[in-house]
Amino acid sequence: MASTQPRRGDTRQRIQDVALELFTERGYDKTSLREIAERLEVTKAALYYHFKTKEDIVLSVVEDLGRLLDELIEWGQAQPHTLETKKELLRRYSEALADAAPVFRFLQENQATVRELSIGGAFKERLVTLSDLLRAPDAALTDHVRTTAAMFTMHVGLMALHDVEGDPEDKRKAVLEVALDLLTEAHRSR
Amino acid sequence: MASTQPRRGDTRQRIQDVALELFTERGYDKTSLREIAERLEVTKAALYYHFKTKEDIVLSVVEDLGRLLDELIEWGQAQPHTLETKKELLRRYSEALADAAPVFRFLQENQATVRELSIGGAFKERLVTLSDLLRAPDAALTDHVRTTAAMFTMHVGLMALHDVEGDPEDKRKAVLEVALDLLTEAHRSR
Amino acid sequence: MASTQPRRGDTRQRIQDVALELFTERGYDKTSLREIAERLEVTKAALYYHFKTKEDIVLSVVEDLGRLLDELIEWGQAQPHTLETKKELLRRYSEALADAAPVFRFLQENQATVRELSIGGAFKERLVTLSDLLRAPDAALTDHVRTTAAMFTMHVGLMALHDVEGDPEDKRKAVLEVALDLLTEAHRSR
Amino acid sequence: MASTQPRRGDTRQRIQDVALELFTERGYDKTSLREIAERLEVTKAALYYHFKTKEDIVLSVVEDLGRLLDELIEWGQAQPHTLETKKELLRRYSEALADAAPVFRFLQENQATVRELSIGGAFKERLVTLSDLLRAPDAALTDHVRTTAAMFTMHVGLMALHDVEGDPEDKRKAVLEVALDLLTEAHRSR
DNA sequence: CATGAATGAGCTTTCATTCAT
DNA sequence: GATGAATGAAAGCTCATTCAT
Repeated sequence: MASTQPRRGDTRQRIQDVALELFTERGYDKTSLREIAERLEVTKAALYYHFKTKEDIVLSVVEDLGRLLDELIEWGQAQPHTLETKKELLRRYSEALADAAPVFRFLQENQATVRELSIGGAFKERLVTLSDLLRAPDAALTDHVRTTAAMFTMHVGLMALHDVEGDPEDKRKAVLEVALDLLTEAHRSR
Repeated sequence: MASTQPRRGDTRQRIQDVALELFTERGYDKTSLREIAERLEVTKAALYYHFKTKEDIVLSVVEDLGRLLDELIEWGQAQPHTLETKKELLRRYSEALADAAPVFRFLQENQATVRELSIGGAFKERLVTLSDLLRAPDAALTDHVRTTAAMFTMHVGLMALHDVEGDPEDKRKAVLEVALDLLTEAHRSR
Repeated sequence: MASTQPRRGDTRQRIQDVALELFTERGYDKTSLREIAERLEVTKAALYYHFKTKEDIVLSVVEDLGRLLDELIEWGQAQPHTLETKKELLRRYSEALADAAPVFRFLQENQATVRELSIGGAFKERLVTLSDLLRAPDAALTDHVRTTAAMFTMHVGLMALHDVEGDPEDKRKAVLEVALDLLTEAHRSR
Repeated sequence: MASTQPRRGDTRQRIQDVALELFTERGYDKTSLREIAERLEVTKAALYYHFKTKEDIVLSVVEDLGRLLDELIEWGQAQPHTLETKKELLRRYSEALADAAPVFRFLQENQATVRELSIGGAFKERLVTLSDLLRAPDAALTDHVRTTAAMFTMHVGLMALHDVEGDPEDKRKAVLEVALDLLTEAHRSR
């Protein structure tokens, strides 16, 4: 149980953790497998025992967030398209983001790169679908902006407010409140 | 004067244009100087005649937007900190973004990479400064979020609404309207 | 075990050998890693598996001679500063040079380059220290020249007499004799 | 006559001076024409107005010393092969070296490189010829070493004693004295 | 007497990947 | 569950050189 001993069994997980950290910090392309291996004190070849390619590492890391979003979309589509549903969607999205914050940051900061990967469009599409669920199909352009802003405000909460002082949970709630306001406002003008 | 003839005198400009396009599309790191050179039908060495390094190309491309933001900040700081000033700040920011849209997209999509470059903090700092100008120093957390959202909504307008149908200028105005609403709302609760 | 089979385990050594040979023959700067790799029938990347940089190769090659000289200096400093000690110093230096002749030739013929490398001063300094050990601190200028000449005559023996006919060991002894004469002469006038 | 004005007419000479300085200091290969041009505040293309190639610059710089040596050899061959002639040869050689010291240093420190250039063997040959003139054809090996050492001691004077304190002219004379001693000694055992 | 613009060849270095052990 | 040794491809960059102006 000594933490200085070579852990065993968890190497796969440790690779994912270190990779995500480095990919976010220094960029996916700028991060070489050599760096990841060195930081873990294993050889590059060891990485290849656990993952088929570099891209595979990133896929595995991003997979959970993908599933989360899919579930959210599925849920949203199954509900009646009321304001209350939409509010609940935002609430759930907020929680999902909070949970998967590091992965989300990575995606945000490596958009150009990620687009070329096979995950590619997948995430963008999901965000569009999600955003569509918040909006009436016949919404005016301004309201379109409002619902979109509602969603993206939450990303901003993750990024721009990251180095603002204050309890993360407080910040999350403040962000959610503003997002809900935007959503409500978009609905009022119906 | 035929456009298929080797243009002269404009090579530097053409490098910047093609580079920005490729950097945005495929990512800064994934875009090699070979690709840029090939697309311009010159040799790599020609790029190095006009720019000292790859990073230099990106710096030169991003420079104008930097100046624009600095001017905006300077202006904002010279004005009385009234609601009207802040609204005008948003209006001007909106126009600046519209003008420099391609550069801005590049920065947005290559954040991780850009952070490592020497432009690095420069842009983030400017956005923070700008955002500070929109906010009362004693603003509640929710209002902090609102002013921040006001600014970032405009980025979203650039990105997420890019492939929504409609006249760009209409979209810009709709986005600006929502941003102004957020700003006003943040002020009401003073 | 056939010598035309790809040897294994000795690649590092083979790189050093070929590198030293080419560096001496055609100059460090003029010798590209491609040439070294080709002559070894491996890829350039293989060189980088064994050495971190081109400079590293040269450092590793030169290291042994450095140690030899350090030991010699240490020994010299531990002895009484008598004529006999100095003579023995020359004798030992002569042997060291004979052993490390190829490395020494390389250093001699690439002085300007080596100076810029990180070995830089190291060797020059050692020769100066060694030369100081041969000399009385209050020696007249002429005697200063004589002891210096004693040392450098040995280098000449290595270089200028290289293509003079005769048994190498005979030549070494003749050179040593002249050097010892110079040393003795320098002492007489004390 | 103001020294800050762009001198004219002497550009060729200035190129040679700067080139020799840089070639000696940082090595011929490591010194690029760009560096030379920059230091002279002209363009690379300007160098090509004055010299056909990089090698040409070095040839032009080294030419004078070559002629000097040729004259010395010619003179030596025309004299009777007496000890006095040989002594005078050394004296004249000493002066030639003192005059052409910078060029000589360059050759000394860039041997490997120079060998590949078209000057190549020329200088080595001349030194061998010169050295032969100092020696009786039937000299014993030890005396062969002594005459060779006599010559090379003078190079050492240029190099190793360069950063020893003292008047250069005094040093030159001390070196010459030792060299003459070596020569005389070589003759005595005839 | 010189420059501005460009090229072709080559350099050192790094990377993702492979595979026998 | 991993390593040691290597590869093929490509990257960013520099250099000597050319030539129209």
